[in-house]
Amino acid sequence: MLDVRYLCDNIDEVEGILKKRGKDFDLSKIKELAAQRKDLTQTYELNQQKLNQNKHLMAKLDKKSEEFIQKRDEMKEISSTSKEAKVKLAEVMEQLDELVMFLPNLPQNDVPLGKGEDDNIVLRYWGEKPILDFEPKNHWDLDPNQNLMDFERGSKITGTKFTVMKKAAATMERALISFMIDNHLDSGYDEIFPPFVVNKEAMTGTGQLPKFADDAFKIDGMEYYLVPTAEVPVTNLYQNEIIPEDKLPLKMVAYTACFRKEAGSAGKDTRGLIRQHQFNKVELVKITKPEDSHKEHLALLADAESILQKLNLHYRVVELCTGDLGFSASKCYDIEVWLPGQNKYREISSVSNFLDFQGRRAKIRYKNKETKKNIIAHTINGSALAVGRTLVAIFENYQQKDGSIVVPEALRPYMRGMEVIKG
RNA sequence: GGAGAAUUGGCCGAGUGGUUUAAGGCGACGGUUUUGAAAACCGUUGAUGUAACCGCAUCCGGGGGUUCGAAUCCCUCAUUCUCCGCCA
Repeated sequence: MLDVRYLCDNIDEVEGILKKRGKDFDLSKIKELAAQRKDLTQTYELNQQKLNQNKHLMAKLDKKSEEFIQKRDEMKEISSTSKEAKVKLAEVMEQLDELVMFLPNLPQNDVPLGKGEDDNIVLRYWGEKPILDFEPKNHWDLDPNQNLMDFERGSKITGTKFTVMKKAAATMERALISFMIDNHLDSGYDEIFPPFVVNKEAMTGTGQLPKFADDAFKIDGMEYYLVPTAEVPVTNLYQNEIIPEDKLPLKMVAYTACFRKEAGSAGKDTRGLIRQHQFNKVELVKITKPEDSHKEHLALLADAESILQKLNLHYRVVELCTGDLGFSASKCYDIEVWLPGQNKYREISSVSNFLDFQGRRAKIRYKNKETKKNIIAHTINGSALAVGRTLVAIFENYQQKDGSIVVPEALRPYMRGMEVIKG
């Protein structure tokens, strides 16, 4: 969330920056509530001070004395004034929180202005499109009998957009997870295997709640949610903690299945593996000092790219414009892999710097060694990579004329030496 | 799932309604001493908010209540441990 004090002191500036996201935000109510908060806090604290002072006086008095009884009646009144202020203050804070919680992060200054996807900027390309001397197929057409990706049986046992992976595809899904994690361990990340179910506080800490409740699978009758990304459990490991400065940056890699309702994307990508309610993802998360977050953001992007490079898959890096930026992000790069079967680039990773937006929500801080002050840490994360989409990319890029699929060399040790997949 | 016990600052730990406005210890940091180190001695050492500063307020697992006053009494939830049951 945004810093309420900064917001109130710079209300016009903040309003202007938020406008870049393509929507208008009215902050006047927030300003009003913040003023009320200040008044009520003052009333409350002044009365508490009186109570505290008299508490010690009263302790020494004879409990039956006239003076004591008089003092007690006096204190009764002050106490009730104080309590009243406390109750009102809690109400104001709740309203204020609710409003601020729904405000997205401020885009960084150098994020390109734009309304949506079409205004994103392509920064660079890596590799080249594969040369195929035949008409490339979509990944689902490479497996017409659903021997590898069984969409129909997935629907039968669960529902639409749940898929059963079989045989070499199941092996590849598992191989990719290990391959990715191993590579990131070599780059100095610590491996985490978190729960796939998280509570409301964790979901709020990283920004999925309260605004995006409709996108999450909630467990019936409990305040528990299926993780939409490993970002949620992993970032929130340090929720409400003060991390010693010399432990930063924290670099973590985690695999989880990810569960998303995909509300609002009905009708998009109705075929194939691109958009599922459950998918696998290897996620990188960093917790850094503010002065390091930009550098670490770029390094994380490079770590994500390295996986595609090792698999020799052609991709491009795109910087998201202000209108396409996610709710919690201040700056974001997408990696888009080339899919010959669909003849387009598709997002396979999203690498964001949140600055202190999640850190403030989740109360992730570190102690500055010199000043001894607690400072809100910056958080960064990115997919490295979305596993299902990587499999799709391999299928479509490594397909042969006869419909078989060559296993990328780097992946073979993880697939018991398998070189070719035949559907 | 059942029964019992516990939760206090970085760690250990005292504290059963008002000099606790959280003792004491360990650790850490600074100083004295020393050729250097250790030891000893002295001092400092949690968080949040607010304020230019002195300070003030809040925090004893979370939330709520009783009271003029709560770490302390009551309710509730969470977590941990022990025993029983069930189970991969």
